Amino acid sequence: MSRAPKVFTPELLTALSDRFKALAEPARLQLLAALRGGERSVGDLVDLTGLGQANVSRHLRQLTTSGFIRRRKEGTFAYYALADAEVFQLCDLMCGRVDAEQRLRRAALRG
Amino acid sequence: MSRAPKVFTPELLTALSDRFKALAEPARLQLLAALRGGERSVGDLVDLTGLGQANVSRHLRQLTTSGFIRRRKEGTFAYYALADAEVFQLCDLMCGRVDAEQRLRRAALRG
DNA sequence: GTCATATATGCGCACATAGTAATATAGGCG
DNA sequence: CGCCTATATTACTATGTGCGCATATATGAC
Repeated sequence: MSRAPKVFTPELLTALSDRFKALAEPARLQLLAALRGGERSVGDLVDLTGLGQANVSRHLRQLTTSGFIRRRKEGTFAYYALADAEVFQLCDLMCGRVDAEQRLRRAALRG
Repeated sequence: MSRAPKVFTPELLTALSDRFKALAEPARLQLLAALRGGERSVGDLVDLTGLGQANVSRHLRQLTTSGFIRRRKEGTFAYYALADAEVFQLCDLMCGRVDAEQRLRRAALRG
């Protein structure tokens, strides 16, 4: 049961590429990895990632509008958490590709 | 059996983001969709997608170095084909996310 | 109210990249 | 060899975006 449609309309293509674009930055992947440990405040994520506060806030906003994470406000704090665990299926598939290519490259060096 | 490592080194983060970046353009997704029908020459892909020839050539090169497609040279022609079908698992997951968000949006409009 | 803290946003800069047109490269054919 | 075709590459422009700095906003403590 594939979820991919038969035709790719321009709207779907841009929607898809926007989603992939959200995962196409090391800083945002770093934030998602940090959120694997559970809900975190912006300050927590600044400490965990070493990124600037403004940067973290902007990346979190983009990940939120892309639907990958959710925001919960409590006092002056904003707590972010993964919207679902599905994002790691995407990262797992990509990690598998990276691993495969690294194995190929090592094999080519040996051979 | 998750393929994701426990730690995300900076090198892995950039490798991952580069892969996602390769899928983060409508033109490249369009090319991948066109290759679902099987091996295609550059000229075929120009006709199928309506993109410029120089553009198609560059996007194909990027998809090749990212490992998503493979190149076969025959005379003056260059034939490109999907390196594997795994890329559509990625697109399926993303399409599922897009669908889910669209359903949520429609539900919000109704409610 | 003032002050401090937590987060978000506006601005400017640097850099990456998609697009096009023109040109280069390469192979096949006469 | 010249000529044509298919593809790749270069030069250039325009647009997008990541980053840091400063500032704005919001909430709580006093």
